Amino acid sequence: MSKPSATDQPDRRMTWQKRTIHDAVINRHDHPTAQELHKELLHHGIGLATVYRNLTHLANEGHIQAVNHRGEVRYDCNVAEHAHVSCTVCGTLWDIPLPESIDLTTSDKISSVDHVTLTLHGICRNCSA
Amino acid sequence: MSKPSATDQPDRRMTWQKRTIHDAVINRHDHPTAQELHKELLHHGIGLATVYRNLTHLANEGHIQAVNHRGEVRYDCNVAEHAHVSCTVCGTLWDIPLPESIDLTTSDKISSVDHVTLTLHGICRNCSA
DNA sequence: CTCTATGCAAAGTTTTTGCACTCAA
DNA sequence: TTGAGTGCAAAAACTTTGCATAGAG
Repeated sequence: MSKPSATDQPDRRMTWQKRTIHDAVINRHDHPTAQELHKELLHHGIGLATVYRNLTHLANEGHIQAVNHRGEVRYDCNVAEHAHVSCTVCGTLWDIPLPESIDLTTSDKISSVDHVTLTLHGICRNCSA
Repeated sequence: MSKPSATDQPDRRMTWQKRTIHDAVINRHDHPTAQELHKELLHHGIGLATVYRNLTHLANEGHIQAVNHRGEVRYDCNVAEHAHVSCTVCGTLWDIPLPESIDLTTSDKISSVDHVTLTLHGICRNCSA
């Protein structure tokens, strides 16, 4: 965890809720939504708003990554740059390495590419069987 | 269930609302949301539900493309496969050709890639000035 | 002791649905 | 004529916000 500095860092206090939510995301390798995480953590008595607030913080601080998939925000414990594979039938999402073959100089609209989001869509082996 | 017609086509009747909504998307080269289109067409007296229903139909029929951007569904008159460039500051979205350098055999999760979604994120020339 | 984080519930947003009426074919 | 399409409003699904209180530092 990053240490708040005296200068311009927000004062963030560690709570068991925060740690629990963080661990829940880190320990899952599917890509849960806020709602799904809240359901998973219900027996801990953590409120829905708390789940949302902490996921937002964790994503802002770079500890997890927010991924937009099929119109819902999913959280990914993998913060390295990577691509996704998605099954158009069951909707499952997997991480894959980002192909370095992508030409990042494709556009004159932006001066430099900060990051890319790439998803390959197809039918997974499970659904095509 | 849908009634089987002689042409195998769903029974779709042309209305001025449908044509107006279709034209509105085709004539715009930004990527409007359903809400934005509804606002634009307000003076025509077209209901919000009608806008949503027709955009869904148009997308299903392949006349337009639904694009998920920043958690909202945007509609794109460009139905050819292409990529996007997005400004992380102002949020503007542009179409760019899909680089054919992408390796589509990257994953063992799916047997074949149906289509890809690729967005390059950066700061546009306008915002960086 | 301070002040951020939390829980709860209310409010906000976006999209979908139910229903009676309209109008394209 | 007739049923798909429409408008409206209510509902649904998801997320944010306000506020009093708890508790980390």
